[in-house]
Amino acid sequence: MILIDFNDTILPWVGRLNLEFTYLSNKKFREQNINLSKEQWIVLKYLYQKDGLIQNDLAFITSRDKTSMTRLINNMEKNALIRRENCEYDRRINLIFIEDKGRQLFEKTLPIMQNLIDVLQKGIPRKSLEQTIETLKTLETNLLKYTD
Amino acid sequence: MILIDFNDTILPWVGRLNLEFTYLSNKKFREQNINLSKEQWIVLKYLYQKDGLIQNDLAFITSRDKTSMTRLINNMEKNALIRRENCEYDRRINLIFIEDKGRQLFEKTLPIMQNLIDVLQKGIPRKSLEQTIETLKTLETNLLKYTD
DNA sequence: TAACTATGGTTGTAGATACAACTATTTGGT
DNA sequence: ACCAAATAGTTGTATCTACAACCATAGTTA
Repeated sequence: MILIDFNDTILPWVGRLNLEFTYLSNKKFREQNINLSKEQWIVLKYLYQKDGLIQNDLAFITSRDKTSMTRLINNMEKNALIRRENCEYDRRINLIFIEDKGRQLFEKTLPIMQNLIDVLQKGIPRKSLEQTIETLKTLETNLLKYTD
Repeated sequence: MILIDFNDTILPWVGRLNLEFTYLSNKKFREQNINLSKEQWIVLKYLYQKDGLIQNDLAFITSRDKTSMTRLINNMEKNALIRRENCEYDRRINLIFIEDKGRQLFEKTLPIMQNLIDVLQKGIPRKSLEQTIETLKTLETNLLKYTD
């Protein structure tokens, strides 16, 4: 049985890089006694930019299952970073709002994340970054097209 | 507070792509009544290429915590895909061997994974793929250097 | 209007991940 | 030879993820 070398494909790099970055960001937060996961940070980022998002939309834009988002939001609500609010015109919908504590935490953690990204992308020419992002976009498009 | 556009960095793409690919590969397996996760498949791949790896080395080469590998191997052993074996010359060590069932399952799933990767990388020039992998390698090097 | 369908969300269950704390074994230094 | 440090692995606990099944509400169609 002939094996292709998976290290010549993009897949394993994406998987490992994701694990390693999750690990590192959680560690950086912990070192400053910040109780926040990378995933929670992403939710804060979206809400900080646009408050009152629909729970399901949050799941969609972060490529998560709605049940994952339910649990993620449970944990964040338990920690008073955000709150659920019933939508008036459609009672099925939860609108998600960022709380002061969440806003402050995001402002505190944003520089940490930016620094992490700077460190990560250090020494990589802007041109290479742009090309890489373009390739990743294409990969995602291919993938989503095939998922249907 | 000024927000950099994180979509201009590589991070969010890696995170989403990882989620989406995990989702897709698990789905493809399930559609063929194959009870195997993407993560278990990776372990099978390594053992298929080189049997009898040390458990801790498996954790390292897959960028996982050793406790994660303990649980991953528990699940795979429960399903008779692999087995633990005590090392003779160092009784702390577990050697991990692939079982016939695991070998057969890997041979059955390899074409599925190869096809998935082909579909994913479709339309992307070889040159772009190579450049992207180079960039991802650099990212990982930067990250691991910073993690210490 | 009634029945069917689609949508938003939760719960049960289970795998994956990892930190903290622990046991067992080996290695190394005195 | 002994004791401290390093190494391999497990367990308790917690978060993240998602499928299956479900409830409630809204939209659509007969």
